[in-house]
Amino acid sequence: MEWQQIEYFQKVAQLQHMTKAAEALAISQPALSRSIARLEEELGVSLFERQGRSIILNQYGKLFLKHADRILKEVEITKKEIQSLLDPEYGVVSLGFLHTLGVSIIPDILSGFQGLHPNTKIKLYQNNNISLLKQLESGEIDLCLVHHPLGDPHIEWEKLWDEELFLMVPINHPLAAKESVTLDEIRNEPIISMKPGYELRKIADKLCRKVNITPNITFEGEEVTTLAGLVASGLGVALLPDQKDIDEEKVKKVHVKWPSCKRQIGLAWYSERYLSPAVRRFMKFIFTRYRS
DNA sequence: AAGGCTGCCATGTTCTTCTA
DNA sequence: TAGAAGAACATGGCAGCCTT
Repeated sequence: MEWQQIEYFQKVAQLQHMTKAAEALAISQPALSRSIARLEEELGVSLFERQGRSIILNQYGKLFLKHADRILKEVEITKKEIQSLLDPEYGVVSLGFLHTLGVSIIPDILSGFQGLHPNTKIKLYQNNNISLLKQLESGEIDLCLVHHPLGDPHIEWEKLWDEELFLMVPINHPLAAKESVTLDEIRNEPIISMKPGYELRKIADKLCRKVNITPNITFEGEEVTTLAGLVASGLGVALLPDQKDIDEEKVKKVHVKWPSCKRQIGLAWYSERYLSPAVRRFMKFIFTRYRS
């Protein structure tokens, strides 16, 4: 069954006149007659009652018309939806970002972009680095703000800014009185860290190796907020990015003057996937505004 | 005379086979 | 293996026939 046959049938059914329908469709009457005959042959039933010159829709034709109308309408709606997705002004951007960015940079990005393009819809997905990269690979999200996605040749990544990592200590801890510390000062401290595999854990381990200390990890977690909560309870110290929901009455963030404790945040996208005009415009906005 | 159907033909597309 | 050639099939137009 051809798409065209359904359109032809709909026109004949609407006009119930083969010649007029052929004129409306800009084809010859015999061509239309044959097309309808082929459709009827495929369905195994006549769709029209032929009474002399007149062709009248029968019960099968009425049923088929009901579905044909729906099919054609659905296709029209789909075409419009696709067009709206392709239109940068009305498109959708699915953006993933790390938990730690949720209260800092994301509101700024949203207000900045939506101020310029109010009709572009932005869907937000908050997750950890590994999960975000999986979502990017599956096509669930178009872009994500993450650390460097090491090892995946299909993922493009461009650095935007450095995010400082602070030594988070309980408010009554001796180091809390200091404005800055060196990392080797936590040599004998119980350390609260992300679970192995997380990017923050890899960075923390690397920094510890750099200052020749073996971290005494007492607790492991998956969320920065959770780790900060454990610090607040006096269970240890942690190397974490700043986050607005950290309780400053119980946790003091201390600048690490040596070694430089930073992690790189960048924009990632899947290189082999089609990026809609709205997504490309969002990328341009991000790079223009946030690339350091 | 008007309108639908059928035979024949032209054209375009797809699939298969052959050849370099 | 890629490109060319031919076969098969689908579609649509013209002319003519049949029915009303």
